[in-house]
Amino acid sequence: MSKIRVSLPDGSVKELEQGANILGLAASIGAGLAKAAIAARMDGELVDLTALLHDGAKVEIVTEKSPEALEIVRHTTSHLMAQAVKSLIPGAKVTIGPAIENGFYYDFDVEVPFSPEDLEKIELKMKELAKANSKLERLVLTKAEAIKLFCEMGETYKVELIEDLDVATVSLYRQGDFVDLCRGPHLPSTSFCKAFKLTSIAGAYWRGDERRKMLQRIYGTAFVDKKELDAYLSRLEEAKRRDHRKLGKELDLFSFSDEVGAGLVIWHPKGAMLRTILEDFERKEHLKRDYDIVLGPQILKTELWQRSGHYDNYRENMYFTEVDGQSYGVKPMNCLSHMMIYKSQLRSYRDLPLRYFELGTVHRHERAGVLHGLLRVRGFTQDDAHILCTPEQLDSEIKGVLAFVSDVMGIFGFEYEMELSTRPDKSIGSDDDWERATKALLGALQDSGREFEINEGDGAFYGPKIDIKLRDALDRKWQCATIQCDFTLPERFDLTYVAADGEKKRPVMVHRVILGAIERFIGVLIEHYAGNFPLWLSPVQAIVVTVTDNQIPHARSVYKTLRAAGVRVQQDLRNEKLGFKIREAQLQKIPYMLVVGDKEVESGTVAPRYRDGKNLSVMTAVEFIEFVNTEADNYR
RNA sequence: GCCGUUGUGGCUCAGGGGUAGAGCAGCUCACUCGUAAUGAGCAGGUCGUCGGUUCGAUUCCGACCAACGGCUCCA
Repeated sequence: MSKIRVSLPDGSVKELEQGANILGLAASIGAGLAKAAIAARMDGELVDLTALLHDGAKVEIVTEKSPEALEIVRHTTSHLMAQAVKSLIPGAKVTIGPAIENGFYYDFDVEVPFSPEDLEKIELKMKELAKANSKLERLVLTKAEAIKLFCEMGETYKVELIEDLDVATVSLYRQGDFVDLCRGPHLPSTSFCKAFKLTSIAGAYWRGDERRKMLQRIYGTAFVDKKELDAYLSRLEEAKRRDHRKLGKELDLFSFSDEVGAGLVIWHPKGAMLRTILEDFERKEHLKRDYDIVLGPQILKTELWQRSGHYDNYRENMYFTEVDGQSYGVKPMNCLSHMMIYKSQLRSYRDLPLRYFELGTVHRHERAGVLHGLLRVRGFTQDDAHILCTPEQLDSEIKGVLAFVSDVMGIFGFEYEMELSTRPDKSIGSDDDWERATKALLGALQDSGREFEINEGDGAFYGPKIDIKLRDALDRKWQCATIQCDFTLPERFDLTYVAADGEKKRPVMVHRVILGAIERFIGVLIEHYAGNFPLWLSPVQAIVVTVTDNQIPHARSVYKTLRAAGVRVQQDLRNEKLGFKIREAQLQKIPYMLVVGDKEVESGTVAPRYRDGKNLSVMTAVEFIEFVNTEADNYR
């Protein structure tokens, strides 16, 4: 019998009998590896342990410690869940069940939606089935055979999936009496699923299309062992403690009210302070970078929205009002006023680029059901700017914006993800325009040296864009900064500039935000810091606390001195024990508590205590002011 | 908009067909106290809204509103 030779990651070559599989290879290396192996990467592709080896194959054994393990574990666990659901509810139809970022899900078509109690039953069943230790067996059928099989089983969704596949054969996996269409690979048997938990139930449209049937989705998570699962679950708990909606209430930053309306934020003093600090920061940073601050009205005539195309494309998201027989639209975007400013005079190429910046408050009627704390609201303020420049200036303008984003995110210590969205099927503008703009965005991204994703065909109909996303405490992505090229508006509003040759030319427009919506940004910011804002952002930077009533005069004078110097300070002069006041200040996450007792009165000082419990050395009010200013100047 | 869950004093939550309870917060009094909760007393709710069933609804049913977890859509 002939031998085959396969190479391993360390460069060594193993000789095996013809017909050997991965498991055999692992066993030939060592019994320990054979036991730990769950799959393999052969010639770059992930495969099952039962996959046959061929001569010259490059093989890497995947164990529970491998980075690929999690996805395989989760995928197999989703099959295990489907098996459990089918055994409990035979009439359920299975659809798709992939591994996702923090776990997996599986969508089912069931007559009666799942209840939370069902979840417990399903999880119990899964444990039972895992214990049964069924082998996951890979079968390869022709398309026709597979369609016939799933038709017989009544799995119509699977039939639809297979029909859409452009292949000759498909693979199926069988575990016990459960068979599912799947590319694989999978764990060798169900007992490898030893750490999982079903987390939630949700509705989800078949194939993500809201015109199609709503299925029932079960989300779950799985890890290679119990320890990691527990660690993940406790991270989840911790994340809930950072939830901006919870902290917003606890720290008295903002609220919502049924009486006011859904998705409309009411900023309380401390939240409004935080917002004001951010807005001041933004004005300063924009002026530094040669932007001009502009301001437009909240409502503009409906005719203008018709001209811009918003009326046709965005009407259902807009609020309208009528006065004296004239219809007005409440602005959902800030661009129109900026257009009007550009058009207010004849522009020369010498004037460009023009950068109009507005902290523009907009209103959008978001569909009920999508609202989410500060992260998705109906009225919000964008740090919006429109850059009007010559086509030649586009490159450097976009680079400038990306550098701006990087600077600002650096100050807040945010990691972010960037995505480039290119021309969709339905679009306007010339090929030339699209190519130039896409190139400019791409070039700037490459130039930034950061990683980015490309979403082909995901751009706006009016131009390509770069989206920058931040994550909330629960790891959900939220778009904040965005840079969008726009070919429509300069056209529709007939914007021109006089070029060097005296000809009138069309400027290019870039629509961009840095923080995005202040509301959303603050929501993410609260979760990022878990409410422990750095000194420069803290709505309350310090609180003067007395030990007894004896220190009230000194405390008042310290408070006045700090206030006069612009420090955001409060005073707690109540007749309460120091420990009680410290606790309250700490729960409010105030950075510095300035303790004033008899000793401090005598020496004319305060004893600053940081919210982590550490004390600074005793200092005078003036020294503390200097300290605060230095910290704040360095964005600490 | 769609699917599911939830909606009880300022907050967190218990209860349940016969018109409601706890802790915290609030108020009053006492204590004058050194780095995460001093003690006692008092007050506070037409149980999200509107209908229906019932002798009787906060509890059961329906609609609506809102929140929460998702889907779709988006800053």
